[in-house]
Amino acid sequence: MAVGARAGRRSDDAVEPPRPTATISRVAEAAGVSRATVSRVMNGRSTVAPELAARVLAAARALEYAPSPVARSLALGRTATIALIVPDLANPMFQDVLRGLSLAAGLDGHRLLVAESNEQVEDEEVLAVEARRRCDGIVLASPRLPSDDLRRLAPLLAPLVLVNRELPDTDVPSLSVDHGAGVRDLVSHLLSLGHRRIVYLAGPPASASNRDRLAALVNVADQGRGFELLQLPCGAMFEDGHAVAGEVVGTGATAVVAYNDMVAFGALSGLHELGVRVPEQISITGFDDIPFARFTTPPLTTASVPKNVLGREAWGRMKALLQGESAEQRIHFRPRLQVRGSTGRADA
Amino acid sequence: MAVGARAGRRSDDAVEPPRPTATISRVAEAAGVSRATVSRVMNGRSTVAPELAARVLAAARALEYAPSPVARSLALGRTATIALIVPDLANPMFQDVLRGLSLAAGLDGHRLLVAESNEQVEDEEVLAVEARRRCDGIVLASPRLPSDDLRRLAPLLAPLVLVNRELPDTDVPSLSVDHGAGVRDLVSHLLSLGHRRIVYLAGPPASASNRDRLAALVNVADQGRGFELLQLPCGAMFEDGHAVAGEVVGTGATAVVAYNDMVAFGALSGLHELGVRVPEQISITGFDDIPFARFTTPPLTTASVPKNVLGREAWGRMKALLQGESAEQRIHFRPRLQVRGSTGRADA
DNA sequence: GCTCGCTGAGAGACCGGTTTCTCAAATGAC
DNA sequence: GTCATTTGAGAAACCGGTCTCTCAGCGAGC
Repeated sequence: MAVGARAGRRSDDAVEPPRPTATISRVAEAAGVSRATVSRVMNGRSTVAPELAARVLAAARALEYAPSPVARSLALGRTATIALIVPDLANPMFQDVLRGLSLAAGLDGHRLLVAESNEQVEDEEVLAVEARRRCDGIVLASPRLPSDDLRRLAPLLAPLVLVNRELPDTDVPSLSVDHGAGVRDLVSHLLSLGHRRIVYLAGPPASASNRDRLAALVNVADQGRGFELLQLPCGAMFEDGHAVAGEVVGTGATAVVAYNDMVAFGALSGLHELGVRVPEQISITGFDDIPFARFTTPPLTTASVPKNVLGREAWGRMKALLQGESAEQRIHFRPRLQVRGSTGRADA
Repeated sequence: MAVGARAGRRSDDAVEPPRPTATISRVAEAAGVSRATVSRVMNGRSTVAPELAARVLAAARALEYAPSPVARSLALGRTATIALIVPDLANPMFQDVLRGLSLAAGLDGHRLLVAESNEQVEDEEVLAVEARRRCDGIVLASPRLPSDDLRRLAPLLAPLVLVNRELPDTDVPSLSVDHGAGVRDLVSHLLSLGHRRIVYLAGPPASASNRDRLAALVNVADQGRGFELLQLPCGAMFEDGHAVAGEVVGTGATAVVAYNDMVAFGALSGLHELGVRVPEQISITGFDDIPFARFTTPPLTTASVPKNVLGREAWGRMKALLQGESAEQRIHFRPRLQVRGSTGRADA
């Protein structure tokens, strides 16, 4: 009679032994050695007489023994797990970071715990602290927490790695994107196509990346490279870009630099509905290079942010920290200019 | 002088005590009670004299004590964590399942471990078994493992919940999509618009969902509802749909039922390049309703699969299993017909 | 006033590993 | 052949909790 919840086939010869998951004690007993010896054999620690080792391994195999990760975690003080906290799992940006991190950590035998803060600042802190206790380290992607809170939390969360956010005056490694360089590349591209009147569709005012991009734009414009920079308040979503299409036409600009790809998509769609042809009448650029940027009509010229590299490199830093090394701080990744069909000559 | 790796400000008054993370023993000592009592107070178990409880809580607060999740996991035999194994984190389908699951499990105080098998069948088994040992249960999304292997593994992985995959003759709960119903809705919609010549862009032959969709199509066609069903081998990616656009035009069909949204996007793009107008000349439908389906030009009519509901309900089943209850098996979710701009009257 | 029963809290076993400490046996040196 | 040194393996402490068992102390009942 099976003891477990689920009975197998109802035949008497197949009485599955309850098999209460093999423990190191059972293996030790079966092999006639001490638990310490089993542990040594399983971990290849110290030396064990070949004959004994063979007996232990045979017993382990027979009992289908595998050491309990939980017990090891407690004894060793490490879980071989790290946590990733993201504000919004639906954001393609974070999805790619998640992928890169998961892949890289997995190759080094580490598991990944994910938690979503749903853009709730207060949840972020609780989640991170809670997660840290069951993991060896924390990766915070675009944390919304104020810097002061983050600075206060940093020692508690260490080893800590930041993605898409910096924390000056600390030794917390951060991986972020050089928005300024990306914007400069986009503008240079547009200038080389002959555009002289460019409108920026601004992101959320509170967004640090929006400030970075705008500052870079203003900076380039001030360098006297002979073009006029306009600005329209917009947002971060498709709908924002869509809504502002009419105004874009009104500005008489020949090129649009959108805050991000989503806004660019919205603008593209809005302009299409207004009968404005892209790129013949107006050129459009995005930022991020989310997967779908390749698939719009026309495909989107954008600054390609190496998001999976961000995730991968975040693991690199984390790994260093876990090994007690210090990790380089403040790495910036320069986006790659990805020219596609949404930009063309100003005089086309 | 600070003992930890990172020294704080270099001032003598701020000698942070090493603070070796408070344990239950320290709290017990500080409060002058036994460890058992601290445990009772922290968990609200049994009754403790109010005066003692207050003393314990004060000591806990003073020491910033929080019980170690790892130690609790070992003692209690549960981790309050479940694992999600997906073949491909980049697939929007799995992203939404991840979100739904993460959110629902989080609300019940459970954490989520994610692992990606990268479509490698052999990795899938190893990952799942390994993950199961550090978690209380496993959710497998679209597992690629053959049913026999899955059946063999099921007792090992239990509690186990399947998403987008069924396992007949077992008591493993599964959440899946009623592809047939979705296809029937799409066809009914197209028929009501007057289409009488419909071409199906087939997915990968090995895909079970492709077989389901095709079978439903053939079934509807055989019911004599007065339309002609054509078929083109295609694939699952944007490029597949894009490549087949010319052939679509060649068939003379007035409507396209694509295997999924990605293929529909590809076809949309290909037809656009050929100067064929959608929906005026040809109507197109997708399947899945991935986030970007709303944002194409024109927006895509599709069968909206409630992917986050899949994730949410997967947690529902898992929760039941964790509580020792039995969970309903084989739940099917009927996609919702989402009519957008990519379909129109046949005679337009 | 004494016993019975209940309540509250401590002692200690346990979860399943790792690791230090200890000691017996084997090896090597002289 | 004897003693010092190395090697191999067991005993036991430990990681940080939970929980059963036990018992002291108290109020109720006769």
